[in-house]
Amino acid sequence: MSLKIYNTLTSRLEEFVPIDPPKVSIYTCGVTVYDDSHVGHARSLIVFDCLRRYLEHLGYRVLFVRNFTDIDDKIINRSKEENTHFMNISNRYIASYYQDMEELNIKPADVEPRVSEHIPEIISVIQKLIDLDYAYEANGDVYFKVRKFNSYGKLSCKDPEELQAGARIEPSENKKDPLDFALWKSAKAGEPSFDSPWGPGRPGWHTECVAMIFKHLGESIDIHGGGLDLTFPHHENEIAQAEAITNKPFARYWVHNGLVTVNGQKMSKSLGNFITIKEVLSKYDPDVLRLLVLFTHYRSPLDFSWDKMEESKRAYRRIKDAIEGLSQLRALEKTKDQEVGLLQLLEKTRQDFFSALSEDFNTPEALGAIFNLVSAMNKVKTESIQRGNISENTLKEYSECVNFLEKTLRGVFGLFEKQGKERQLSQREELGFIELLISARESARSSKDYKTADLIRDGLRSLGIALEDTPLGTRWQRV
RNA sequence: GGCAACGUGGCCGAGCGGUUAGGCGAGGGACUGCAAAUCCCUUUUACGGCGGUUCAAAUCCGCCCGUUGCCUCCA
Repeated sequence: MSLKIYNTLTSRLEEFVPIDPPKVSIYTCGVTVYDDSHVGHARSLIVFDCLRRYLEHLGYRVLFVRNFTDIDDKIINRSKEENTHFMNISNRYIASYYQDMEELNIKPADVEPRVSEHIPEIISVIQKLIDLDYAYEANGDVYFKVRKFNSYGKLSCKDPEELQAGARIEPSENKKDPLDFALWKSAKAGEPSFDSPWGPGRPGWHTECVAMIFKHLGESIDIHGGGLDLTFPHHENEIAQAEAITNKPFARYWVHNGLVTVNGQKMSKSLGNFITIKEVLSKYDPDVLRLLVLFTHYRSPLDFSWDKMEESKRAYRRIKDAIEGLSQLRALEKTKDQEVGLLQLLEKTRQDFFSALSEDFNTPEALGAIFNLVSAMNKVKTESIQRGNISENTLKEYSECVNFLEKTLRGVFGLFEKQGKERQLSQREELGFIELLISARESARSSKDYKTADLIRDGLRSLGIALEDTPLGTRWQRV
């Protein structure tokens, strides 16, 4: 199946055709590691994780690179505050980031380069730009000549003339032109620095990605992604540097995810309205956040709220219930009746699901198809349980639906992957106690001692274990 | 100020020329000892405003109003 994807560079939907199929190279801008990551980062990570999984599902061989910015002003400030080496700060938050990634079930990138480990490559890019007269050195700084690159602004639809007019750039004495941006920043006294032909300093923000892409993926890549807020100036500046050197398109498809907002305003450190991934995961299953992200088209803004997490949690349970219904149905008496036609709907669901994804990775529409199937499955489930039996054919069809859900949602959306692990992690004793309490309650119920029964149910509920009495016995699950 | 998006039913959120999106919530019913979960029914002209194009517009065009993002570090 073909994929159409919105390309920021052309401002339109385009057929996805990689440079060298079946290989697909993807680079996304990672985080600056000076603090814990927040929900905005999580969205970007989840979106590109799913896009990558989808491309792999389509049969592409994806090479995925995501960087760490482990040296910059904010990291330096933080290290000053704590009076420690900047690497201690970046290492700490890289560890924190990996912990979040693991919990969120984000597939690791194939290469996860760090700026501090790519200084020679970065210097080489800068040197090339100087040699080509696209950059100049001034008092230990190096700047890129924006006006010399004549397609500057093509990604973000900006006109250099208008940029200058509205720019709020502080007067920077070393720049020949206020539009120019720093490729290398000379170190101030006491700042960590790296040696360079222009003296001690550190890379500007934009060169790292160019140097890393050149090194790990080549001069032209298929997809370059990141948050919408990176379009300008970051990605625009990457294009300027890379294409000034190679004279080739830097990336074929520029893919940007919409931002996460809180009460309509962008979630950001500076506004202080951010919610860390850790905070969310302390309250919710990581899958619930994943589902919330997928419930909004990746290019639209996503307004985060705890109410939405609750909604997402309920929706998530609905799918889970349909999947887990299989084991309940298996326990029923089998008959030889005719089938119910779930297979037809399954086929339609499969088609709708993938055709939604092929149209600009429309995950909300794809989920719509999933929920249509889920409803039909629950209907079959309810009727069968109430009737007390199920035909072998129906069971087989239901089982195929579960198969599809598990395989697709796991493979493409990365959902339901942690279930097994979670079970392993649970203590045996804990499970034993729960089962024991359930049988004690069963015994109370059969002697109509509902007071005791409810005491046990309410007690477990307050410990996060919900009980459900079904005609097939009592089920429990964590809430 | 410049540039770019966006405004859909109680809320969220797809659709982007004609045919049920979907989720959450609310009300009623079935099931239950009571619940929970699930199912059934209801939530009867949803598409910011005003014009225009068309046999037909939420969907295309124009203007207006409102919200947001970028122009400074930011996923």
